[in-house]
Amino acid sequence: MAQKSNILVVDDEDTICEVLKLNLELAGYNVDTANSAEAAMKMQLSDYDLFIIDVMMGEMNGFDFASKIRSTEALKDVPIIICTAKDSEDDLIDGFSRGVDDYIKKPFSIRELIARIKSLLRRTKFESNEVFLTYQTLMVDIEKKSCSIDGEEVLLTKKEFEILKLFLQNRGRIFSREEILDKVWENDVLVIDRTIDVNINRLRKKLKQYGNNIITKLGYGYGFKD
Amino acid sequence: MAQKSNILVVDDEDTICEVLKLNLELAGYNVDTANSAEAAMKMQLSDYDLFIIDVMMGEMNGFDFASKIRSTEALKDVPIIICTAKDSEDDLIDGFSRGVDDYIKKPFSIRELIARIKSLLRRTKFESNEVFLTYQTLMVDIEKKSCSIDGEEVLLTKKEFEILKLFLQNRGRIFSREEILDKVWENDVLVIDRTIDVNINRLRKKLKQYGNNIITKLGYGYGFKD
DNA sequence: TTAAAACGTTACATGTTTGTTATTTTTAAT
DNA sequence: ATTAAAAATAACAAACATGTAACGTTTTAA
Repeated sequence: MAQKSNILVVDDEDTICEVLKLNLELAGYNVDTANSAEAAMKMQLSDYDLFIIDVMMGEMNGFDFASKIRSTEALKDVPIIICTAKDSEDDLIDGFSRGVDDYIKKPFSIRELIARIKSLLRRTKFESNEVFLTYQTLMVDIEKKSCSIDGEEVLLTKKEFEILKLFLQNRGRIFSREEILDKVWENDVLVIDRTIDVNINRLRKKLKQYGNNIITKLGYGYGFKD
Repeated sequence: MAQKSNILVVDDEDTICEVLKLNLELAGYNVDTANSAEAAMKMQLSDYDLFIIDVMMGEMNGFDFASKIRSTEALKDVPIIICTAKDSEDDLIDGFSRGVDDYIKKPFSIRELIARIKSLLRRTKFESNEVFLTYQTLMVDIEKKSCSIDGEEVLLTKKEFEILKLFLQNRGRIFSREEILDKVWENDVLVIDRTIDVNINRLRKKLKQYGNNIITKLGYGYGFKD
């Protein structure tokens, strides 16, 4: 049963709240609003799948509120988008270092906001807490960082392991090279596309009989055959 | 979650059922229970968002019941948590290979169980119906970037796939060549109108029986017949 | 400090996709 | 039915994406 995602908008301007509520509901989300961090704190925050928070508000600013969310065990993985009129780089870095997932400047386009929301909600989907990923006799132990085929260990490098993990956690799904970079490489590392191809091929060789379960979708990227 | 998720607990021990029902309802879920797989089969299974199933029960064991759920089209994406006293690795592998999503050993902590439930519900919740576009036996899987007819894969090139996606997402609507260019081709690429005709025709051929669902509106463009 | 492993990059071969042109067929209006 | 415009199709050429081997650089471990 596919349910709508719930979003909480925290902004002291009623207009912004209303505009966001209207538009995001049109985009298929359930939206609640709060006029201050203090008001939001009184709500059942675990009801929400994503927070959109204004930086400048009354007593508690948006970053402080974001920190509060991040330090709550049950909420620590819920994506947060900070929106602000400020655009100094300091703010941005500060926001990210406190665990904010995205950052959008006022005035912003609703389209862009929705795109970012989609992306963040999708990203949380990738995180799975399964310790063992298996496909036939191929086994991956996330905790041990080890992989085996027919019970025999297959030594994978970190990159190879992370790619395989990503693929097995989302079997069948095709990842673009950009997506693979996002998930497997460190955020800011800049490597060229060929790098992924080469790593994919190294992985394929090591996976022996399962090598060609890694499929190439021309023009799109790579994935693991269901 | 604004809307409560429905959970079905299937366990032959009444005590376990009651404890789980009590605790999970406290955690904000609607919980029903059944004392056997057979009893559960008589219930309206599509009402549930998640199943918690004991391995050892009367005639039909938990894994068999899980398999039944997985092989039902309407239920195949509903998360299943198997709980058991057994902990041999064989059981575990067996469970995963049959599509069980998570596995928890008795005695288990309610906190841990709730954490796993949350994670599983979050994961499936965003698998929005947009991922699959269908028309009769024609299926398009946006994530897999794949298309099938009568269950058999039809290999489409990127352009063909994107055109089909556009059409199925807007069934009945006629797109001018310019619109198709805007949506399917990169922003600034300059190609002539005939190019679209050619790609439309390549797509038509590959879509076999559905080929002439792609209609030509003379003087306007193309679309997908409702 | 050295050696090995991991990782990134380059260059080229190969196969696929895509665009264009030219020609035939279909359509709609007279 | 005739005709002109629009679209379908086939064939070819150009562009593009990918696989792979070889080499260079960085990191890790001894």
